[in-house]
Amino acid sequence: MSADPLSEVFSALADPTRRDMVARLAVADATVNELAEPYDLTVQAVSKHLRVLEDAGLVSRTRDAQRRPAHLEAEVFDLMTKWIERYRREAEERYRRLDELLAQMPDQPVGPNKPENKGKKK
Amino acid sequence: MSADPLSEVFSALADPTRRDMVARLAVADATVNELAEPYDLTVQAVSKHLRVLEDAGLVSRTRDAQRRPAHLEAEVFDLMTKWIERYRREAEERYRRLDELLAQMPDQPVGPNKPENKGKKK
DNA sequence: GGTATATTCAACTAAACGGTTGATTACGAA
DNA sequence: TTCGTAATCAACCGTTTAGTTGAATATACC
Repeated sequence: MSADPLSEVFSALADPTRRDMVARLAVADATVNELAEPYDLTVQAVSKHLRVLEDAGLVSRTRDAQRRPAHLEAEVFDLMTKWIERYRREAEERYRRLDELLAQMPDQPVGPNKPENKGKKK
Repeated sequence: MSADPLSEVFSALADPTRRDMVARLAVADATVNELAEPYDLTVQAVSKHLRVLEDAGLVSRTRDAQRRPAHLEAEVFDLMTKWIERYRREAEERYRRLDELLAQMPDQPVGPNKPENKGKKK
């Protein structure tokens, strides 16, 4: 329990059922029973899934009599987006620079692989 | 094995070591041994991690003699970003609409919780 | 050929995960 | 107070996962 926030969010969303629950909560708040209805799962299982989403900060719960409606929290998504975008950008940056570099040396044979056969071997 | 693409990417990034590897690969391609160096892990373990990233489509491998340098693939990140942004936007949309709704009815007591004590209880 | 290096494969283990069933708690209504 | 409903807790189970060690494969160098 209690891993770093990013790990928790990513692994919470690694499960397709939980992603579906998030998708549905994006439309409207829902109780455990409501959430469980479409799945071939016990409410206990869904309750557990909800707990995982809650621990990851993706969902908050309120109380309405016996019911404990779940509500999607949008803020946590930013954590992920920031992380993802950062490294995606860096990787693309690097790719772009490589492209430029290759454009600057148009004589080098860039063919399939290992174009330099400086003697030896076979 | 072979879960849906989104699950694979999310669960690949749910591990802090793997996220760190991605972060480093965003800077420069690296071999298994290079990647393993800073961690308190065997190369075999790192090789496995790399395999997970590769299966998720986050990393591609080339060959350079005995070495098999890993290269970060930026495209797959978009899958995640799209998914995340979609539901984040919906959730925020909904939040905004709720705000507007509350603004339209300024007489309702919105206090802490359950402000309506219509008789009974206690 | 033989040796060194880089990587992977195979088998194993401990812990975490996703699910179950059964009991328990919390609350509202009669 | 008793009953019904919503949700959680607790114990258990099979599978996956992250790690290990040890053997195997691939490639370059001499």
